[in-house]
Amino acid sequence: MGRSPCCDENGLKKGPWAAEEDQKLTEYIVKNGHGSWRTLPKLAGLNRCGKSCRLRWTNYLRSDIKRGKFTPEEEQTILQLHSVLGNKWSAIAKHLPGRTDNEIKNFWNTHLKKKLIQMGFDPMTHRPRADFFAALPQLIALANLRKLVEQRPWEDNTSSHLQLQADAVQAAKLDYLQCLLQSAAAIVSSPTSSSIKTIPTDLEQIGLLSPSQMSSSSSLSSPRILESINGQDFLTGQLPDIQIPSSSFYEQPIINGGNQNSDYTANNGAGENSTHKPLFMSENSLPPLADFPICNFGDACSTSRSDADGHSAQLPIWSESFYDHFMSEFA
DNA sequence: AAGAATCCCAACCGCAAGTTG
DNA sequence: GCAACTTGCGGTTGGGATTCT
Repeated sequence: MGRSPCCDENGLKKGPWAAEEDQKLTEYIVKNGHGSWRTLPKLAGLNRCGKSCRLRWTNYLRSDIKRGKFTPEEEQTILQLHSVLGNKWSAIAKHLPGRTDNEIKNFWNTHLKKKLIQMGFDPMTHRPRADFFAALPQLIALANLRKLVEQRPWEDNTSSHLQLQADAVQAAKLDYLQCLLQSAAAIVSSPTSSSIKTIPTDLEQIGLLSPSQMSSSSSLSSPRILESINGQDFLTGQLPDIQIPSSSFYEQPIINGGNQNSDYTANNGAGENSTHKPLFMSENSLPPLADFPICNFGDACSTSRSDADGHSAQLPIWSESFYDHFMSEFA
């Protein structure tokens, strides 16, 4: 199977397409279809190689191409499919009508990949990166230090220093807890993995859970842990609804992203806004996810979508504001 | 205002699978 | 079965646009 000689021929134009070339190509294909790409340029009167024509047509000129920013729904679909398919851009593109594989690939490389990395997830495996957690004590210390510096403690009295310091530590802990919640999501499909076992230990280490609380099992009852993370109105000493690693993990309530601009209202049990969004798609509502991805961040609100088989799935969300908060705290 | 840095994406490159004679 | 050719795909890059200093 030899390689295509393609654009090596002398005299063929390369680089950006002129409007006139676009017009020629479009007119020809609309009239005749593309037929053989190799012969098309001559027939269409273009001084380009067939490959270049094909790319121009499939990635830009086709009438069914949807341009503009990716919607939150599309973003979620890409994340979810990427966790299953990897860098199979053309396969992913088939699930996003009007989007080309090239466009999706670019979007992944310029946006989604970076987001995952910044959040401490491996963009290829969609799992938490070990180095992120290893660095956690330092990150907490940094967050703490930053708050202290901002408050210029040397001009303040001692008791408020201590209060600020405690607040800063608590804020960092809660950020970390958020991260752990997401981590739990990422590893749910392998509940026996070592990483899931580390979560209680981690919580314990940062003092969010006492050993006795941890030992009270997989059900960490708590009404309002993450209420209003952005503001300072979070409760201390209360715990989120985490039930790990139970078999019902697929249907856990988690941060309610129903209000795009809202604070991070965790499931509060009796609260009036305590809509329980499934943390994960039900087991049979998904394309065959081999490994559950981190597929929810960005400025989306909670949405339903249908997968390729028409199954509807509720997707959990991280709001943009949560993401910003998370990152700024650990920056 | 200007230069530097960064972002973004259209287009190219080259490999490999599929097709044809 | 084999070689030549075609097409599809994923990785990479160049340079214009935008943001930062």
